Amino acid sequence: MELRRLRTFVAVAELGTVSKAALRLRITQPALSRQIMDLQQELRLRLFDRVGRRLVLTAEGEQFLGHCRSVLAHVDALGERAEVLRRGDTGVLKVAAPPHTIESILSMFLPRYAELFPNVHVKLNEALGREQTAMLERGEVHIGIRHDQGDRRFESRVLPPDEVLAACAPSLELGHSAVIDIGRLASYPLLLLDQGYSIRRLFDAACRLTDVEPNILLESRAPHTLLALAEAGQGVAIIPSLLRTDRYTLRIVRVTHRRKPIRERFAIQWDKRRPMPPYAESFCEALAKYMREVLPITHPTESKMAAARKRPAVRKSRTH
Amino acid sequence: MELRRLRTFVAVAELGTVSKAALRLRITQPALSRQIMDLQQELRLRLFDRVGRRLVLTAEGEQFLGHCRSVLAHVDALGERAEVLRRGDTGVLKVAAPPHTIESILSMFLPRYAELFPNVHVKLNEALGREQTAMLERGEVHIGIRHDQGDRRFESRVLPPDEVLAACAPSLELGHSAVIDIGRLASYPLLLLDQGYSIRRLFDAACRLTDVEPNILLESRAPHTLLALAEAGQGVAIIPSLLRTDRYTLRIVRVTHRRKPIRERFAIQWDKRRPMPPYAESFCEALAKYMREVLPITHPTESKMAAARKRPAVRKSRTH
DNA sequence: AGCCTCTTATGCTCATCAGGCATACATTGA
DNA sequence: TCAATGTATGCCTGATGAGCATAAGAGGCT
Repeated sequence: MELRRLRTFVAVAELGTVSKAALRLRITQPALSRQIMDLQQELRLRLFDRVGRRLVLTAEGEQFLGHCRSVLAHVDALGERAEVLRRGDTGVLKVAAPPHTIESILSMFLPRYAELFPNVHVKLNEALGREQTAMLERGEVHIGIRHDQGDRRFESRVLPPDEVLAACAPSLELGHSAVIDIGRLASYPLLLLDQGYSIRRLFDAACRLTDVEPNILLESRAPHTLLALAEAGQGVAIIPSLLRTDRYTLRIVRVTHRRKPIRERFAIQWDKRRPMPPYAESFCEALAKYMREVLPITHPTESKMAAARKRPAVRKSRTH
Repeated sequence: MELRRLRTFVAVAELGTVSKAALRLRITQPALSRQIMDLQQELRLRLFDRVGRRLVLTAEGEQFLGHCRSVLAHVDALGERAEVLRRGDTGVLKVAAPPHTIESILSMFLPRYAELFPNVHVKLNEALGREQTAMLERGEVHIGIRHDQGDRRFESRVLPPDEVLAACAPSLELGHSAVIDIGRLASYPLLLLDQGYSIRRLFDAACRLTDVEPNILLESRAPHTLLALAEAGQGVAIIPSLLRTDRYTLRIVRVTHRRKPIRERFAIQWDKRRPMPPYAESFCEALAKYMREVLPITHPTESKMAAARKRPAVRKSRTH
């Protein structure tokens, strides 16, 4: 079933004679005659009756003409689709991100982005660490929002860094400073995220460096479990600053190692071998801008009120 | 935009490598490689990224894949359509018929036919005489229901004959027989159909043969006008026996010439040069059968009651 | 009827192009 | 580093489709 033949058929049916169709299609009449014959043979269906010196459609031909027109319209539309895809402002963008990032950042960011780029359809995948790496490598997602661990397989776009915070009930005695050194945490029962979270691995690494043996009360995949327990005074939750804590009443302190905050680079990454779709560029741009505006989501408590005055919408909103 | 390329693209996208697609499509890998390259060049769009030894779809490629699948499905459906058309029990049948035939015959026949052949879609065209001939020749209709005038351009399928009747108010003095000779009609004011109706031309011819000069009160295209006037006692309507008169109170007599009814062959005709679609055969068959059952629609009055007892459904129905 | 015009059908030739083959090149895993 | 797997490319060939020339069919006009 060749499109050329179908187009020829349509032209002949419309113009009533092979000769006129030949003029329109800019090829010779014998070529067209043969195409029509071939098509009829292929379909095993008479499409035309010879009436005097004209060809008129048989009943079947008339039906078939309709179908042909529709198919050709679809094919032509294909060209236009390619045109649209080439422009690069339309498409599906598959994004992998850790659950808490989706909650704290993307839930607010996506509606804003959708307004700017209504033709980009973002598809989210919850994925962390190695699992996310695998998805990027298998090509299941276009970009991943993740801690940048210097993996050479990935191209990066830097985002504002994440850092390690400790959260506990206000009643808990944890010193009065906005910071706590990692060594001093050893004495508290700790509420940790599981090893899938790179903030956890970062914390573990810092513990090893300081030669601290942490007292682990709970290891969980669910950050909210930690927050709820911490609020209930059950221990100190070690969390990333990207986690939203505004629904809980907690005292937040920055965890330091040798007086410096424990930070990790945060980035959008993608497989080096797979260039991002063009519209992904705008996504990166917009997300970086947004994060610079709103980060850190969670501040050490002392600066909390000041920050709240600056960014009330993000800190107090309960709409998402 | 060649279908072969699209199919190749879909196969490669599905199987992940050109080599596997080559196995499935039974052509060599270099040929496929080239097809993919050509397609990308034609669309000016990267469809795949090389990732190690595999090809993975770009975001655009993924979008395009969806469109391709849909187009190919449509194309394949085209083959199935041809298959259905080849079977010959499905299609559109365009029929031309005189208005009164549509009213008296087809209005009852079509629902019945539609039950037998639900996949044949009948399209009616009201057309008479020369106009109908022109439609048949131009190929605008497949078959015409008409008086058979021996035209060599048409193939015929004979239907029960039509005949000339006279209709008048029961009060009018028109003799007591079920027949009236054409000569005796000259003295009455006549209500005639116009020259477009072949029954009118038949009547005129009979008049000339008998050397009768008819007294024409009205010449109309609308049979019902004649019937209404006749019922009101304004004259004698000359009508074909195919006309329904059951909504009027009329005395009906057969018009004769030399004691013989004035009849005309009635037939389904079609352009010799255009073979009928296969399903038209069944239409002819069914229509002929139906007409043998119900004709004549209008009988001379004397036999009316007897006939009514035989075919009450057709004669008394007012549902159409 | 005969001629002219318009149109389609067919035989032949030629050019184009797609596919096959051989092979180079790239990636991956042992 | 080698074997295995896969892709790209150069070259060749054969199938196919288009053009040309022409025959043949149909309609219209004188």
